[in-house]
Amino acid sequence: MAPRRGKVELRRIEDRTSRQVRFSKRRSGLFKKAYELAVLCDAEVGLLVFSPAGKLYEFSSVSSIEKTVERYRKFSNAAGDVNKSDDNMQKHEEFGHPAADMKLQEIGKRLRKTIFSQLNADNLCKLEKDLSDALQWTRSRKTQLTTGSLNQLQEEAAGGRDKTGETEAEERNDGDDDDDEGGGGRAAPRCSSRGKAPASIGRCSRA
Amino acid sequence: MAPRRGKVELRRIEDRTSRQVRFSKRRSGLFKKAYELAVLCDAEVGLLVFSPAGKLYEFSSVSSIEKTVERYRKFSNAAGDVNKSDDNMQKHEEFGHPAADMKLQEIGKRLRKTIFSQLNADNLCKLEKDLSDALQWTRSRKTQLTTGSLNQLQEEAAGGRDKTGETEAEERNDGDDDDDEGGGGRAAPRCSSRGKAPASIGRCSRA
DNA sequence: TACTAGTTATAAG
DNA sequence: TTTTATAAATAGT
Repeated sequence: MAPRRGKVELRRIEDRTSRQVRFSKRRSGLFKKAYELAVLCDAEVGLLVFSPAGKLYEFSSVSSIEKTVERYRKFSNAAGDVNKSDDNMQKHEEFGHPAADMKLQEIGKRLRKTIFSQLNADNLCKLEKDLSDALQWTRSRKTQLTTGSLNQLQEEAAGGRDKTGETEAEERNDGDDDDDEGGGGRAAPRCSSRGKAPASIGRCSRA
Repeated sequence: MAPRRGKVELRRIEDRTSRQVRFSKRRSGLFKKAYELAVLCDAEVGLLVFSPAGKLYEFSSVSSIEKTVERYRKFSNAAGDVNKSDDNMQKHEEFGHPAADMKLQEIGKRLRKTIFSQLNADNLCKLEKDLSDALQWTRSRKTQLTTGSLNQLQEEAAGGRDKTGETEAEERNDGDDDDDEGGGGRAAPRCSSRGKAPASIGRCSRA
């Protein structure tokens, strides 16, 4: 047996079969955790999961997930969309957008990791690319905000797709089981967002 | 220390303090799991959590959780809501309700407008600067590495190392960082830049 | 926040 | 599906 030879690498599993299996297992685990959180802590939890093949899986601690969604909307509206409501959250690198926030956190962690552990070519290259991507995204948004071209942002948000690398060799799929490719588009997070028109976005002290 | 004297009892934690603490921890864990599922299995995940106090925590692997909700509704309508929620998961009678009322109600722009919140000028500027700095640093190091001044780099790294015996002989660490999560369920997958690890530092696929 | 030590979650078989 | 060794999550300090 050679279970878990190392830490789980947080990146898309290339092997189709393996990805399917892991999806099933992790989905089960996730749902269980959601359930436990709801019961143990008396919380309201709503969870929606679409497999790569497009199958839907849902969990709700209340009558219907729609209920939670409604509450979410009311909450968002009421709180003036600043429903962060996170007391413990560090507002430092807070960006207000899931994808963007994540990017930042990841970058920060990776940077630290790179500094303190290994400075190899691979790490540096990846880091550079991510930074470059993030920078580009940031500047793009800044420009768009300044221009006030919110429409474009909304369009992007609606159908932002990525250029698929030439490497992705999709295999034929019989589609009989759980998940698989072929479903919707991938979840390559294209940071997109629309926001309140900022007061002004001049130039920042650039490095 | 008497950690976990027994198995976790699946029932509401009576002690407020304890419940609150566990909520924070488990919420973090749940969000992390959700994130991992999205990245590893290329799934679309939307998660909403309301603490007993009524605070909202959300996670979305895509631009907005609203997107997932919409997809959920369309899916339900189309497929006749015959989507099983939890297969492998043990059925908990009182929880895990499949969708019931699917009425493509007005999910119009008004609702979607409040999703993205703090995308303001200040945040963008700060972000841009941080990214720019990081990029500059990264490229600088890359150049030095290429030049062959490895010794210096390693000395630097060693000097700034943290005393937290992390001793993690990570062999091929890409972007597998995690943890953190101060409490704001905010995370999103990053663009999976699959591709063979660049052997040389020469060129990274730049954005 | 960080640590410790039983408990869980899981990647491979 | 069940087993197993190892990685993770996490309850209580």
